[in-house]
Amino acid sequence: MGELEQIILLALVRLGDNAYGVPIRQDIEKRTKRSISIGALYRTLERLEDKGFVSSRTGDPTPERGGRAKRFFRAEPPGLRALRRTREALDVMWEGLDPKRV
Amino acid sequence: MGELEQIILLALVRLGDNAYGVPIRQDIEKRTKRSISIGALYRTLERLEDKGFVSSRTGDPTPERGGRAKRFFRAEPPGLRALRRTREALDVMWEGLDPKRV
DNA sequence: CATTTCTTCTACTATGCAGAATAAATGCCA
DNA sequence: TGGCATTTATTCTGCATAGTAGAAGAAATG
Repeated sequence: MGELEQIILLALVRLGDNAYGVPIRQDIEKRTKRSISIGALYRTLERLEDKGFVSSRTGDPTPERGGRAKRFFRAEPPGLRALRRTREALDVMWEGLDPKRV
Repeated sequence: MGELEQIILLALVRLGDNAYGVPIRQDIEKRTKRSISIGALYRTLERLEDKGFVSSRTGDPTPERGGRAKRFFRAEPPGLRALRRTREALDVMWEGLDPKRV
């Protein structure tokens, strides 16, 4: 699983029921201090969905100017499993390394 | 930085002066329990070198059958920095998540 | 010159990235 | 009150970077 895929999946876990485009992007930018384009975000969500790692549903329009219907995303069990596996692979590679050498 | 790039860079740190193709591959397969093809390994090392993240030197042939000269690799400071940055980005995304939800 | 160890090559798929274009809603006002 | 500007949000398109596999090739010894 790619790095951005992991990061986005983790944002979904954190955001829970409020995970749609804008807040996902904000959460990532705020935490990692790196900007992520809109295209990269949706493209990646799309791929995650193709793989069955996330699901999405269209919400109701909200009564505010420009309140177009949102598309909410949710991390699914296979996605969470893949996330843990990837994390573990990196962890065992870091494990026991001399901090002075990294 | 890609996941495999990270994993390979970490293997280089661990192996120190004995980091060439075969042991790099073994170290990764042993620790992560996942197989990695020879092509994927060298291709990635090549890209890491293009980016200045690793350097390589050709060793002397060893006096054993098939002892063709090895190509030794070493992680360079820019590579180590990139490694730490990537790790941090993932760490802040994991930070504070409810373990039950992951 | 057969065998062994190790690296390079080639072709393809998957992931990341950017920003313009599009869609769907509300607010304003002639 | 009909239409258009504005706002929020998503989709589309094209290219760049990273990952994968395994056959082929190179360089050594027995």
